Amino acid sequence: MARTGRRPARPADEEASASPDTRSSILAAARAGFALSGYDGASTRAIAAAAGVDAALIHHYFGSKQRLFVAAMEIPFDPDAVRREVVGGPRDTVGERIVRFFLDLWEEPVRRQILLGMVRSAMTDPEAAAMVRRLVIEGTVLPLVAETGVTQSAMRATLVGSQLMGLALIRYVLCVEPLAGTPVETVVAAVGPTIQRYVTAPIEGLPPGAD
Amino acid sequence: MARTGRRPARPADEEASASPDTRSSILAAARAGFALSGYDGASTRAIAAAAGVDAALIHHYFGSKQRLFVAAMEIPFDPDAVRREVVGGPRDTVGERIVRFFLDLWEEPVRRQILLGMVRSAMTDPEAAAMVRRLVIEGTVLPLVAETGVTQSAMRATLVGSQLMGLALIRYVLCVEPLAGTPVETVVAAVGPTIQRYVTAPIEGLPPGAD
DNA sequence: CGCTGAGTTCAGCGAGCGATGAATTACGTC
DNA sequence: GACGTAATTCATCGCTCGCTGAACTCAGCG
Repeated sequence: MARTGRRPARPADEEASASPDTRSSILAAARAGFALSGYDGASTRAIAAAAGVDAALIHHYFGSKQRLFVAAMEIPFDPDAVRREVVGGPRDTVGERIVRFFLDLWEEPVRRQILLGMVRSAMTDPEAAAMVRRLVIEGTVLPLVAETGVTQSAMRATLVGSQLMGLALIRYVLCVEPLAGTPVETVVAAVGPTIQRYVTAPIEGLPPGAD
Repeated sequence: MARTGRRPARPADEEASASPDTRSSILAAARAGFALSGYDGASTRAIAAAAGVDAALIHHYFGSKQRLFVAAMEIPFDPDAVRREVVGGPRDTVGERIVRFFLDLWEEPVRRQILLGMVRSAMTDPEAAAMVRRLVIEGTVLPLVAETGVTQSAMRATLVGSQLMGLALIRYVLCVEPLAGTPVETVVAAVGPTIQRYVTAPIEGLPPGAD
């Protein structure tokens, strides 16, 4: 029977290939769990069960639930690549490019799980909230806005962040129709001008020189 | 000593006034708890402790944590009043009026707790998510947009909802500066035109007749 | 073969959770 | 002043949580 102890390896007639190793199936189950229920809501026992594995293995491989979380949330994109892709191109359509890049990020299934996990956890866990703030606002949107050379870049960056986060919330977290089912390019056309305005247009009500 | 049993009433030399009754202090503590940690994160024991009261009293007054939640989240505004206040006035500044009304809602401390509790819970609890969706989108923004008589009102309503929810997220949940510390009227001036565009301007990329 | 170390399971600890039921005390009413 | 009822506390139940330590089994190496 061998209900306990190390599991026999695959027949070894082929290279390491199809069957995923335990560690990565835990990671996949963790991503799914955190995406669905957030950090607190996802239990290590449920994650282990979804991975078809004993709960103690999570601590064997990752040490703690905390460290499993950061491993599962491994940085989902390269902020520098964003800048390279978005900053190039005509300045008067930078809004559309930002929205398109942001939505493409969320459309990829694994990355969507990661981002959902971050967002869902950020609502109640201050540490996850700081993670989102640093990655999205300070790490990506702010440098992007600053690079276009306008004044008041901090204020512009938070305005851009508010529209993008709201979009993700309605479309991917709450899944409100019809926005949730609309093709990316349609949303880009609708929201692009908003971002464009936040990035390049003068902001009323603020002293124009402030930054 | 009398550590158990009913507590003696106030000396009764004055009208019912200063000291709040048990039921409402539980409600206040519940609002604070749910606002800070969401439905799952706030425990009935912690709420009772914050109210200076035994945990069993919660079940005595409200029956269950569920029912305490709905009691604490009692509808925080009247959607009809919104329409009356926002629809009146020039059509080309309806965007500003919507943003102003939305922010004023959040600026009032008790209501902010209620809304925070809803939003924080909606991230992981589908029932709370439906609550937010019905109250904000279908109950308020959609009728408002429909009342202005434009086409594609459902799509417009979700776009408006995305910007408003994103604003609340950045400003009140994640508290990202400088947006979190900016006066209401400044934000109204910055975001108003966005809402205005979503409500009244033609939306590119969609067949103009669709609804 | 025999050893060692990594992979895996199991049983259980201590804490916290929502909820319950009995016991205790005070209020309101006749 | 006795009684019924509402308010309050306490002790506890059954459950789930993150985590630990011991035991067991296989792979790799000599």
